[in-house]
Amino acid sequence: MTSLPSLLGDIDPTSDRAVFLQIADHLREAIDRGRFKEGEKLPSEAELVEHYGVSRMTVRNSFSVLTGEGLAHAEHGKGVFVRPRPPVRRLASDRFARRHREQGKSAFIVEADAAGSHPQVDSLEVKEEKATQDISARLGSVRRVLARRRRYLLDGRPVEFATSYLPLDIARGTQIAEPNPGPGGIYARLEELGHHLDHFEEEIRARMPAPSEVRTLRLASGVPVIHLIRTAYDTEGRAVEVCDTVMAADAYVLSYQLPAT
Amino acid sequence: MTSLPSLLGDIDPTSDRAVFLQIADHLREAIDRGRFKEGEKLPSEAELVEHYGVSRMTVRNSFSVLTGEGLAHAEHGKGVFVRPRPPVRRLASDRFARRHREQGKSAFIVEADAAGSHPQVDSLEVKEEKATQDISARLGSVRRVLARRRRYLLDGRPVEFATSYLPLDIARGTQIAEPNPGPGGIYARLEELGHHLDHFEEEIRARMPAPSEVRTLRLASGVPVIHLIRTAYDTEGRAVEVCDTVMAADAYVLSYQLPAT
DNA sequence: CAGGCATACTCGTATAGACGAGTGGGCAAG
DNA sequence: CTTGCCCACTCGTCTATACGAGTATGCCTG
Repeated sequence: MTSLPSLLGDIDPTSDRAVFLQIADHLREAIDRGRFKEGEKLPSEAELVEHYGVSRMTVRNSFSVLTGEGLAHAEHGKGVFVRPRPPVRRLASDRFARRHREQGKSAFIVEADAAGSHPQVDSLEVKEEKATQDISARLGSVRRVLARRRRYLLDGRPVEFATSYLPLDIARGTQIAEPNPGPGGIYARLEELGHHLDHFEEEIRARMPAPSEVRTLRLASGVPVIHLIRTAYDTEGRAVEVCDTVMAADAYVLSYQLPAT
Repeated sequence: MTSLPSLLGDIDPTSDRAVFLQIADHLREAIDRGRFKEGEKLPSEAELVEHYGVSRMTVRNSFSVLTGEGLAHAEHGKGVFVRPRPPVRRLASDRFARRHREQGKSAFIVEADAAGSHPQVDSLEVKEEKATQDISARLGSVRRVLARRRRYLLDGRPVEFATSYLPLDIARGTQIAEPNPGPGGIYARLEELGHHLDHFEEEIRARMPAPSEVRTLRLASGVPVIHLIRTAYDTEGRAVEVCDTVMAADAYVLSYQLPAT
């Protein structure tokens, strides 16, 4: 193995940059230059303590900078590793186009199969509940809604958690209220019920996850979430569904095609 | 002031949840419930040390959890404060529609003025440079490009940093290569030059910022960035511009309108 | 040979103390 | 009254130490 000094350099005691930041800089630069590759183990705390001649807390402070940036992650009992960039799922803006609903399976399953990954959908929950203020506003002042919650996994890793909200007068008693909405998903059912879809509106935010989201998506530290809220409108201009989706940001690229007119 | 005990409760020594996480939980819950409002000062480290009977590093550890989540931020010499949610800028998917180019001022300025904020654009840089591999691939194997860099500020706060790349054979010697591209921006110039725009493609990612981005956008810790890469295509299917934009995620909501067909 | 245990190495949590530096209020000198 | 200094309070950085808990390896025992 290459010696640490040649990989990492030394602390500059004259610099007014904090020691732990200098160490973080060294490590970050080494990672950026490929001296440490994805998934590879970084020097242990003890090794860095000896190399730099600082206390262990200082080294840990440096690591916490890197993990906060999403560059590294610690594994108890093993070491600190360069965080590998997971394969990303591309969400195209035409993923809800009518032609895609013809196929029996859901878009998520079809696409993942095509990409050679193993898709799963779990923690189905379908129930009626009180609409939050936000959902109510988006759906046009409804009081109670049907909520369909599900979590999507790719090769065993949770990547997305989504909840669809539908007005009760549309969904109650239909197949939409069943755990399995049938081929083409709920959008196909909505159209069969006479709610012809006209357009979608998607709102996108990015933020750090709440603790519950960290658990549900098993997020590593330093990984933000993409929060997408999609509202589906029928040809009469009525909002017929709101879908609230939280995605692990390191697993997604969203892609939109827009006319220039 | 309400006493700390009533606001925050106590450590559960039988729990196997780490003490600093329990303290973080207490503070987070108090913030969520509105016991501490936006911009308000949290109890000082010393106060929490006394209240919980733990060491200062443990309290600091708790704070670092909250700042990592983007819920709080520390100000040296003053205290730790609940991070206020800044006003967000809404980017509509039709913001580059032809009709918006008629007006003289740039979209950013017009929109910000309308929202009552004070917009600024700075650090103009326009120069020819070698295309990165990625940019070259997106523009169709060009070697050198014209790069237009600028930073956008709202009420003095940097919120966005953008670079437009254009093939030299299109941009060289035109007003596009000037610092001020004129009314309607470079898209208006491209159309005047005969490159009629057909559609845009936008790719969206979210991630934690690199250190240089933290500096450029003066990002608080716990704030991710939205990385948007837009490619503009003309009616002949040629990519005529790639715009690479990094936005402070807490300042933006992206909004897209999609046909359901 | 197989299973289990000891051990060494890893990171996780917590303590106690020291000094530095930014902030703001009050007091004293001009 | 104004200026300037001091001080108290704040967070920032760093050291040194201790113990706990997860992991991997190799040896020892049965």
